[in-house]
Parts: sequence; structure tokens; C-alpha cells
Amino acid sequence: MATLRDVAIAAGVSPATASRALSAPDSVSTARRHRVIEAAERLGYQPNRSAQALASGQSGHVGLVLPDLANPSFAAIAKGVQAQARGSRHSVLVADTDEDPRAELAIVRDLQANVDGLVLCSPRMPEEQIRECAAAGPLVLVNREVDGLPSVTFDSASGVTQALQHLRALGHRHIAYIGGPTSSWSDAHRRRALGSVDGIEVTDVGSHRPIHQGGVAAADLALETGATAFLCYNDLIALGVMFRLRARGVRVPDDVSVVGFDDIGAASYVSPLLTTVAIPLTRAGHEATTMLERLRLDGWDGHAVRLPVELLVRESTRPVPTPA
Amino acid sequence: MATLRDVAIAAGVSPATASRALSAPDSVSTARRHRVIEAAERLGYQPNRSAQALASGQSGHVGLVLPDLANPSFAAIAKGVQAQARGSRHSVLVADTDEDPRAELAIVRDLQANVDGLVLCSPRMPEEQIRECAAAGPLVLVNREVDGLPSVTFDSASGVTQALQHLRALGHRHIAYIGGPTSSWSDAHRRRALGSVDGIEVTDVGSHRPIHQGGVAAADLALETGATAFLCYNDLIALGVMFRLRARGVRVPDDVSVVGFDDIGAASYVSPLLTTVAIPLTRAGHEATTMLERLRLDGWDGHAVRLPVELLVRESTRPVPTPA
DNA sequence: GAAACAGATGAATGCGCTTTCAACGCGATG
DNA sequence: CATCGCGTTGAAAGCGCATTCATCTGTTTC
Repeated sequence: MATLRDVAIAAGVSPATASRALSAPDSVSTARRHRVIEAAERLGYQPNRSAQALASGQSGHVGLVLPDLANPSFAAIAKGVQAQARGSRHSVLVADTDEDPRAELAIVRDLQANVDGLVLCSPRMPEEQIRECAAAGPLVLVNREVDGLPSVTFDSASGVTQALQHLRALGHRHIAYIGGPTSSWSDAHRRRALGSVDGIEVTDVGSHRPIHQGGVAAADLALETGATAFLCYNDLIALGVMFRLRARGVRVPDDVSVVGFDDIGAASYVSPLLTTVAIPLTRAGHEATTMLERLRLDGWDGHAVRLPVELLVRESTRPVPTPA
Repeated sequence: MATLRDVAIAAGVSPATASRALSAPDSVSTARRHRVIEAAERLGYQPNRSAQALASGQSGHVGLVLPDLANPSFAAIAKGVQAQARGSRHSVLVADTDEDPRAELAIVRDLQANVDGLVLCSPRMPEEQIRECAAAGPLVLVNREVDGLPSVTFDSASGVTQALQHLRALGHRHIAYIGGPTSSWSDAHRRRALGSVDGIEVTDVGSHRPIHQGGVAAADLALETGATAFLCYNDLIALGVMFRLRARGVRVPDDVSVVGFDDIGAASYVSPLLTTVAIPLTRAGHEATTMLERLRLDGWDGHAVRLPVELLVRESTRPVPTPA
């Protein structure tokens, strides 16, 4: 493997000049720069990132911590981070915490010691711990807000309001909210908006695991409330709910309407197509990474980014059935 | 940030001993080892990976290259790689090529220069280029086989056979195969098994994009063949097919049966539940990473891993309708 | 024409760690 | 009792690069 020294010798310059020619082209005369670049290509030179990192104090890596790579929502965020990081010549070190909050802190610490910045997607880590991490290095939160820390979140309160208004316009007056994990920031955030629309009563059906199975379990509870429409913490739950409703012979949307959150791919594969609040996850990955870079260069400007969400009305909601 | 030197001083030993106490505990006396470990914890010491990498020649990173992080199949592989890598104290550097074959080579090269090994998931990179990459460093292929290179693949030929036999047992005699990208290794591999079951005629409906939309487009073509069952390259396509069939008033499985490949989550969210060939993607990630480690230590034993697949019979297949 | 200067260059230093290598102390061996 | 050998230790070298600093060249200014 060719080193910078080899390139320098081949180009007939000193290692210092070779280094500059490749990383600060303007500070080298045109002729030498070309010689160096040509030599580098000829030798197939690939810079040793570890050496660069050690010498410059910049690892060239961005860390990404998330609960579950296989969850389509987090995967979408990862994709966004990845794309944006490559744009700024950074690689992404990804760590899946496997929904294990205990391992999380150790993972974050280890990662943080070896990256230029961290994108942290941890719905459940205690605020205090997050603050601790933020003190240890540049950090941007995704889908979670902590006072005084940079974050990219979604205006899901508005999403809840949009969904509620949509349902009210369809004549629904009693709605069941099928929540996600209590410890999750975004669930708390959404719950707060539950009372934002007049003329609608919302019954809270409690906390459920944010996966298909969680929805299956929640469906019966929601049905018991007598609500004519169900608002779900996320699409996976909504899909689980619809699955169970079908099994019980309850028709969607004829008998009850269902609204999800996230707009994962499957929402447009199922029948009926799921009405859901679309969340720009990939864009959040972009924004977070961009923010991280600014953070490192200029420090934080105190602004948190809150991305707009949009209700996508599809087939799983319709006017409340008129009593026979 | 505390360095190893700080720890050594705090423990009253030389840096060399401190280093050994932490990375080769057996070569240090018990008493000193404890002193070092205690000091390291007290100071919150985190090793600098770049320095370790530079000094030891081992980056501690595993590279993972895949076409699309947001694709649930690849995400599952990523999860497997990630979990296994953590087990062997490695971090994962992930690169999403965004289905862009041109960028791919550059990405792989850059990554390969800075990791201990690479898991490459590239259905379409030309064999010749793959060989080139393999020469540049430890490399394990996933879902793709190249002569003389270590790989983890799936026995999808058996999957095709299982599906075909299942369908024949149900009375189907004419089946349409809705293929994936021609350039994809696994599509070629599956196509080869299409003739493996006697008494069944298979019509090839051509290549389609391995996403929902691809299936939507393919459905009409498949219908035109008059086949009573459709075997699809993957679940996304199968879901797209079912979506389009429903729109055209064709009932699944009453009028036609549909079989997918992969068993992505959505396959068990939709109705009818999709009969599909389950592929152990996460396990493939595990295996590939394990293999990579052995590869680095002992060299390649010449064996490629081929993981078994399993037909999951659910609701989208049923006996061929008897003509009225 | 001399002095001041800006730009380009190379020698040398050090980032934090691992890993030789030589030195040391100890019990075992002859 | 001298010798060997093993287990433990520290000094020192060096991994590949960025970067500082002094040097040198060629240009501008008075």
C-alpha cells in the first residue's frame, strides 16, 4: 500500500508538500500539485484515515446511534445521515443498540471518543444521560428534544391536530389513541396535542410496543372504547390494529377509521391504503448531519430544527357510519 | 480526554505496561493489572482508536457496502453484520451506494483502505471488479457468488423448487415468473431452478425493478400469460402484484396464487398473508462477519456458506380454481 | 538599489498507541 | 554455587500523516 511518502518521492517533492497538494491544493504551485496528484493516482494512493485522524485530531467519521436498524423508520434516518455525510467526506459509523437502553450509554461513549460528531436517535435514554453525552462532544438529537441541545424533530403535534381535524370533519366525535412506549419522547409529545381539537373526545388506550404485534394486542382494547376512529402511535401499530380488526370481522374503514404515523412503505402496500401522517425521516437524517457539521465549525446557534409533517389521506379513514 | 500515558502515570507504571494491562491482560502481573484498570476507570479513559489503528495496523472497523439502507432486506443484513461485529469488538462503517454502480467502486476502494475487512453486498458489480476488490483486502460477498471468493448466499434454487412443488401440489400447471433485475446474481440463480420441477410450465415475464412499483407494472404482464400462479423475485414485487391485481378485480388467492421471496415484515401485515420463501438475512449478516474474522486470522478455507431457505405457506396460495 | 514582504517549500515534530528489544529478577537446574 | 531460562517490565522506535517553523525564492515598495 502506497503511503504519502511514496507519493512524495515519486513526485520529487517533500512529504509536506505532497500532503498539502492533496488536502490544501491552493497552497501549492500548480506544477507541483499536478505532479503530486498524478503520482498519487499512478500509485493508487489511498490516504490512511487513521493516520490523518491521529495527526489532525479529526476522525473523518460521523457516529450514528439508533435503536434498531431493521426498523424501517430508523433505516430511513440512517439513509439520510449516510448520504449527507458522504457529501462532506465523512464515513458513518453506525451502532444499533438493539433497543437495549443499558448497553446504549457504553456504546455512545465508545463511539463518541472516536468520531467527529454523533447523531443520536434514542427515544428513551434519560435526559440527564443525554446531557452528559452532549458535554463529551458534538451531538445532534433526532426525533427528540432536550432543552439546550441541538435537535431535529418533527412537528408531530401538528400531525396529531391534522389527523384529529380530518377525523372530526368526517364526523368522528370519539377517538381512541393507541400510544407507543411511555418512555418515548415523541409519544409524550403527541399525547400533549390530543386535546388540541374541540368537539372531539379522545380516549387513551395506553402504551404499546411500537411494532406490528403491539397493534394486534391494542386493537381489542381500542374497540372496547366504542371509538369510531383509532389514531395510532406509528404505522406498524396501525397495521397490527388493522390486521386484528380484520380477523375480528371489523371492517376498515367501513366500521372504524384508522390513522397511522410515519408513512412507512408498507402503508401503501396494504389494503385499505393507510391514512397516515408522513414524517420526513430521511430528510431528518440530512438535517441532523448538516447541523452537526455547522455545530463543529461555528458552534450551536441555539436553533432546533422542527420539520413539518403532512397528513396523507388515503383509504383507511371515511365518514363515521350513521347508526342504522 | 485522558490518554494511555495519563493512565500509566496514575497507576505508576510505564505506558507499555498500561497498554498490555488493557489489551493483553495475561502478560501483566495481577497487582499491576488491577492498578491500571482501576486508574483507567477513574480517569474515564477511552482508547483512541485512530492511534490504536495506526500503531497496530488494525482499524477495528468492518466495512459494509450495500445498495440501499432503506430497503428492508438490506437493512436486515446490516443489522446482522452490526450485531456480530460488536461481538468481536469491531465497529461498522456502512456505505449506502444508493443503487449507483458507478459510485460503487470508488466507495469500496476508499472504504477498503481503512477497514479490517469488508462485507460486500452488491448484486450488480461486474465480477471482474469484485475480484479486483477481493485482491485489495479481506472481503466476503453476501447474496452473491464469485468463483474463488468467500461468500454467504442463500439456497434460493431450493426455494424456487419448494415453491414450485407447493404450487404443483395445489394443482397449478402454468406459472409465471416475475423476475428481478437481469444483472442481479440472485435473479440469475433463481431463474436456473425454474425448470427443476416436472409437470409445470413456467413463463418468464421478464425483468422488473425489485420494488413495489415494479410489481404493479408486472402484474398485467403476468395476467396476460394465463398462468394460475405467480412466482415473484421478491416480496416487494409480490406486494405490488397483489396491489395491482386487487385494483383489477382479480382475487388472490381465489383467482391466482402469488408467492414472494424474502419474507419481509410487510409480508405478514398484508391480506392475504403472503406465501413466501423466507431468507435468513440477518443470519447472513452474522455469518458473513464471522467468516470475515476467520478470513483475517486463518485465511480462507475455500468454503462458501450457503444458507437454507424455507417456504412459508400462508394465505396467498391455494388450489387452482376448477373451471366452472 | 536595498529593504520589506508574500508565497512556496522542506525539515522536523508529535498525535496516542502497539510492539519490539534489552534488562531485570527470580526459581529451577546442573 | 554458577548457569540457564522464564515471566515481567520499561525504554524506545515507529505507524502515516498534518502542521509548525524556519528557510528560501521572487516580487514589490520606497
